[in-house]
Amino acid sequence: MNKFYVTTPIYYVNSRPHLGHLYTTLVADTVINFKRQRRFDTFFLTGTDEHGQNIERAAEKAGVDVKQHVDGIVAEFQQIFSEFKVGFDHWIRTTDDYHKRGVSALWRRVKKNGFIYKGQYEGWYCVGCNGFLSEDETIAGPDDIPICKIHERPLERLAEESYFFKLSALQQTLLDYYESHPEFIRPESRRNEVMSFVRGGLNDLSVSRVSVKWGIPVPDDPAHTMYVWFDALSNYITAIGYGNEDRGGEAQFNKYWPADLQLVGKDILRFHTVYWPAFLLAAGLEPPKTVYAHGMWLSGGRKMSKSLGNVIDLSILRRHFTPDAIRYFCLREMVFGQDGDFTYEALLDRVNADLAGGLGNLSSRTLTMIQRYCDGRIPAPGNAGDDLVGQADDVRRAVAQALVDFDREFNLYNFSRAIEAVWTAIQRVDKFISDAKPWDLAKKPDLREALNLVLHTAVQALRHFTVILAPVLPESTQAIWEQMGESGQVRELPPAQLEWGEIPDQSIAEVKPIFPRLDKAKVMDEIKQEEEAKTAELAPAQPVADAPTAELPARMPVAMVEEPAPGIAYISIDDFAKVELRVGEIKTAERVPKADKLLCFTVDLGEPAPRQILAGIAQYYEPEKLIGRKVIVVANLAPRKLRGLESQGMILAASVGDEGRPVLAGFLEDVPNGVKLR
RNA sequence: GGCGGCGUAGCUCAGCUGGUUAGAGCGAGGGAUUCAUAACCCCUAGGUCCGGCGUUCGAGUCGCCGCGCCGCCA
Repeated sequence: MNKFYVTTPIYYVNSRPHLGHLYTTLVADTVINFKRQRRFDTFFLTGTDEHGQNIERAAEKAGVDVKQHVDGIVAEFQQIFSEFKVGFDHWIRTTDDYHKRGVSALWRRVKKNGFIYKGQYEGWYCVGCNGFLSEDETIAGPDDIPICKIHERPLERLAEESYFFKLSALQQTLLDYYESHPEFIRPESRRNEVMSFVRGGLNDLSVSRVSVKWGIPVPDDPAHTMYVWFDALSNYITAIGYGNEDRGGEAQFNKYWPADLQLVGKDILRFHTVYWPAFLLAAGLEPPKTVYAHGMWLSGGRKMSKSLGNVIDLSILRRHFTPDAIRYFCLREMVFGQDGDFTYEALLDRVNADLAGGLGNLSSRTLTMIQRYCDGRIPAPGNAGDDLVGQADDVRRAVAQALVDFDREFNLYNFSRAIEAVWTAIQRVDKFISDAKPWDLAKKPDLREALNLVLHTAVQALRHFTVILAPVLPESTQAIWEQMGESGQVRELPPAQLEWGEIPDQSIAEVKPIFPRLDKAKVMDEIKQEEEAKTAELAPAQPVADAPTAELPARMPVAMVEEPAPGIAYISIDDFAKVELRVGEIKTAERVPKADKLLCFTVDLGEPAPRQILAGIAQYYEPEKLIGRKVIVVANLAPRKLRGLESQGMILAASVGDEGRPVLAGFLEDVPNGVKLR
């Protein structure tokens, strides 16, 4: 029996589940449905990556035990995925004991093979973080000394003892592997990128830290903790028994490895196509067959970011759309491998045009006619005239073609094309029905045979579509299946076993719309309101949080949607000139009742009357100590009501760390009130 | 700065190794119909195929240059 092993990245528990996580997981689940339906022995792995300094710190901040902290987030992920009917076979956590044993075994083997050695790691060290920082955790500072994004202080050049992985020795091995395995990295464009990266030369990789504690200790040298990627990537083999018996041991491992498909976001492609195969080859193991880098969902053509307010909210999504609709959209709208645009409008259009108007309507009209003209019993094909028989044959061929095309494209992971192929056939059936006009045939008893042929053909086609689409629309195809009077699970019926022969003389069940048409304007209105309500909740933090928040980049960015990376979106000097910044002096300051973050100030901007300005800094500043302080105010910001109080400007503050701790901006010299900044 | 990709109808995109009047879906407009979820079916896009030069009997389709966008790397 053929096997198929698919993995998603394990999700880093430093963020709540979002669309990106959901997307990858839905794709994996759909692929697994497809393979399972075709009788592959499947295994679907997903899970969470729970080690690293970020996690340790977040737990500390929350004042809870680290394991307890991550347990909460893991539960949230599992909850979301279960709402979307994701049927993974195993959920791995890097904190699981068997995983630790497996990773240790892998480490030992790599070391035994001579690919790990001890050396000195030299890097930029942040005292505040108590650790070395990678380049994306720093910003450029004066004299080429980088600055920690979190603590905003210059880093120190330090060295510590570290284990190294001999990546440099594997450069040619990797290139040869890419060359001889064109399917290893997909899509093609990513393969080229990786190859050119590797051709550029590889350095040995530091794979342990003495400064990090929350992780897996290095075998025989517990002062060291394994590099997070060594730990995390190994999950794909420990979960199926590598180096441990809990997960089935060697037998299970030999059965499923190498993985057939490892889905990753393009942001973590290099880890999966350079480091990962290198670790495996060093251990004498085979790399996965395919690592597929998918794109990111944009929103309105731009990256989703909290500061742009264009993040697709999973709770809003769930409230208005079924899991099937969302899954369908994810696979149909995005060309797999490219970025896609996720908007509520587009989703509504897809639901209405494709699902309601296409598959749903076909099902509805076909079954209703059988109900009405045939007493609810599916008719055997009648002996009709040549012309009609010819057309019915055309339909049969179109449906057969759809199945062939769907399978071919799906096997290439061209999900949108695969789905399109089915809709081409759906249109063909719709046209067949419209041309044959069964409602006219039903009026003439002598055309009974023709009527039967038309309805039989239509329902045959519908039956095929239902089976073909079962992986993509698991719940709704089952509903159609049952309306057709079928029993059992449609997702378990291999399409190859479908025969266009006679359908057993069976009665259909009650006909109900499968995909109710959505009122676009109404739903959009509701969504807008919900989004506004959501932003209002966050409003108290707005006055200080509007400055571009440098979201703490995950040390292990196993995340699919790009978080609000600051990016460089240049503005012109004219754009800047629109912002009127002035020096102000805080005259009064008090807490706002019932708002634990908000302070209400009156600020003298050198104007006839002081302004009332609110800022969400109450958790970090004592109001009375701020009186008399000079601050920088955005003077021409549109007034805005917060907790019933009008804020006539915004006080600038730095937003530090991932919790956005505000630090007021000010001057070292004395400056008169009202002076403009430029 | 280096390497790679892209720029085709209002929108999203097909157009393989160059060859008849450049295509699809969505949206919009018109028509037909009533089995169906105002659904379905039919008709309608006169688009400098980013611009320029070139190769060729013939170029979205190849080459060079320019402009614009994007990705990877530095």
